[in-house]
Amino acid sequence: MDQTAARPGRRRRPAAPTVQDVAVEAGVSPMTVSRVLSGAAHVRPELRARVEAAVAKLDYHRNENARSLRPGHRSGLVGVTITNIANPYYAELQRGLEEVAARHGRRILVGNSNEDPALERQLVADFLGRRVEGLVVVPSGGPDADHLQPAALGGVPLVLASRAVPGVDVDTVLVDDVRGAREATATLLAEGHRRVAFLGHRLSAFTGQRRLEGFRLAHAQAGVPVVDELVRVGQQDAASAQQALTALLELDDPPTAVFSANNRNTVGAIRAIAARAATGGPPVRLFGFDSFELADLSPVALSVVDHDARELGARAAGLLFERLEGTVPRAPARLVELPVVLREHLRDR
Amino acid sequence: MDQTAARPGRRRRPAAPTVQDVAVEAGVSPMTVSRVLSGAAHVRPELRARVEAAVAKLDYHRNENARSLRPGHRSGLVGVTITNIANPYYAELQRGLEEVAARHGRRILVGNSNEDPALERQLVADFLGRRVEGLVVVPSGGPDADHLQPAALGGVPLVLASRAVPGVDVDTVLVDDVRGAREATATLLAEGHRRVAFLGHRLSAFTGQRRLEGFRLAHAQAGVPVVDELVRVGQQDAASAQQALTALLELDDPPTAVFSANNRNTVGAIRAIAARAATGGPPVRLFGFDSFELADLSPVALSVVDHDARELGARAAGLLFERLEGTVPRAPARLVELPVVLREHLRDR
DNA sequence: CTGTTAGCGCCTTCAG
DNA sequence: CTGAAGGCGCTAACAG
Repeated sequence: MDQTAARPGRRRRPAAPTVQDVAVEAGVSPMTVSRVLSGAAHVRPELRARVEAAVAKLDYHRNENARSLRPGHRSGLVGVTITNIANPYYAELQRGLEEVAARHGRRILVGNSNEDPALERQLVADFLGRRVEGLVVVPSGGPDADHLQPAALGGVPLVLASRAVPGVDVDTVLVDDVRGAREATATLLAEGHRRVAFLGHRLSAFTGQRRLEGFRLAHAQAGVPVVDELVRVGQQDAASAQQALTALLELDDPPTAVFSANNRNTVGAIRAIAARAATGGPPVRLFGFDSFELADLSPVALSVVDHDARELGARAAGLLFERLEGTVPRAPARLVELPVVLREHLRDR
Repeated sequence: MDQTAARPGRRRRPAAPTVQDVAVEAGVSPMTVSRVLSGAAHVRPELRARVEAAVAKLDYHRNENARSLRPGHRSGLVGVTITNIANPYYAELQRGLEEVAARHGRRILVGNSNEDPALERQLVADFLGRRVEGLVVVPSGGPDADHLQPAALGGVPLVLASRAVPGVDVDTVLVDDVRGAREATATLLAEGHRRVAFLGHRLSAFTGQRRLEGFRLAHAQAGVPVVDELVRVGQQDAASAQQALTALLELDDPPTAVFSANNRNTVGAIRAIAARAATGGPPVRLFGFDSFELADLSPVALSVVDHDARELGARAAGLLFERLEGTVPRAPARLVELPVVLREHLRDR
């Protein structure tokens, strides 16, 4: 009915109502309000109704920050740092994470580390300041990782997702990179290819190393030597990958097949191969790690090592909540490696 | 050096250190600690050093929740609800938003509304409880939107992103849907097409309506009647879009061109057209709203109405911070419509 | 330059 | 069944 009842002490923003305000409005004590809000037992129905009416009228929302101050209370927050949310892969990961967190009644605080360890450190510090109950980090992989050490986290559990960090002994969820790369490469070798190129991102990236390892392993097991001049790492985006492969295809003795270690490199490879095919070059066989939408419509024959980013996020959250809910009190750090699936997109044109 | 100095009252988690703890460790009063932490002026260098050492030793992090309790202080949080973060479009949007928020020293709390108005309402309520300073919402578009009304938000500014909500008069950032759809359709009509199909999502989606409006407008301006039997709405995913277009292409008098109103429908359309082409059908011209990676490698000739999701997120955040920082104190609600770019991927095969 | 007091919003503990 | 007191961690305002 009435307009703004001028509460003293307000500046610009009307200042959110407090239990006090609700109590006055309902003509009860703050405690009664609190009890009603906590789904209280033992409150006279009439009072309860009055309180609920007051809450609705004032658009009251319990101050969670104040609440989390009380001993024993939790913030309901999980801190998440991602290296680049614009990468659809990590977007899926976040979704898996958020879903599980929501199911456990938690909210996620998200920050982009942008592959920058300093930023990551800052994000983690900020999250700790906000008293997150746990952390999920896609590590940016700098050399200096003491901000991820359990000691620095004051007992707040951490789960690493997608990449491990050497020397940081915490729960970690990975894709089975080595196996995926090995099987993909083995497939190419079994098809008879003897000059197989490798396209990957910089080796400081954990997954880059593991996938190259799988590549080498497959060669060793097949008794085929790795052609070192065909191994190109350091392409962080599709454009440089395209450039790198284009150069390789112009060699006197070019590769007949390519294993690309990630999404970005696969996209660049497709472009390079499509361009080469347009000029009448011989076909080049491509096998890429990571899938992507429309992979099945690729203009060049393609197989992929597919895996489920959403599942990865969900599992990371799962490990975290096992810690938080005491299901796994102080078990040693666990390592989960998610399976991969080899998929063909050969287009029988 | 020493192990855990057993502080009384701890349960399981060691309980994060407080200013008190730091003060004791440094042999000063809590106030001095507080001053040092606030980049204090007027603290004797020696004390400052002692405090800093204690902070490092204890891995102390200021409790932001307690801090935000003090009058005048802000939470440093912005609440964000997105309808589906796994959609790369919204992932980009989040990135733009997060970037700008970080630049303003704010963190984002992200929730997935999953296109569910009830979930959205719950998220907003939770965010308000955490005393976010502002909200950015990609509205899920249910009928009942009073939880987005300024009155319900208690003065917390809200910016709508990507979609508007009828009756909710707040800052809004949109893509120029009508113009994009109109120009795309006009292009098709100018090329001589007279039977142009429309594929879109359900019309309760705000953008769906606007894009259909543009489609109709172009027809009206060209003096070409819309062929109602070729207008198909309600496809929420690529599979149903493919199915819908396949059916249209089997008509006695099939469309010669298709305008698809979004990403998902375009992907489905590509599949349907590619399949049709494989059976020797006549070529079908395709124009889609939204771009996507590898659009240029589409196996069927394609043009797209491109626009920048990241920019959209950044602009939404920009509007929000203008409110928060008082640059635009209480200006009336503003509407920003971001431009689109028409792009051809015709592949001169 | 440093310390003491008090209170932000909430809820556990204890009285009534 | 309801209310009063006290304290969670922090920092303005006011001594000293």
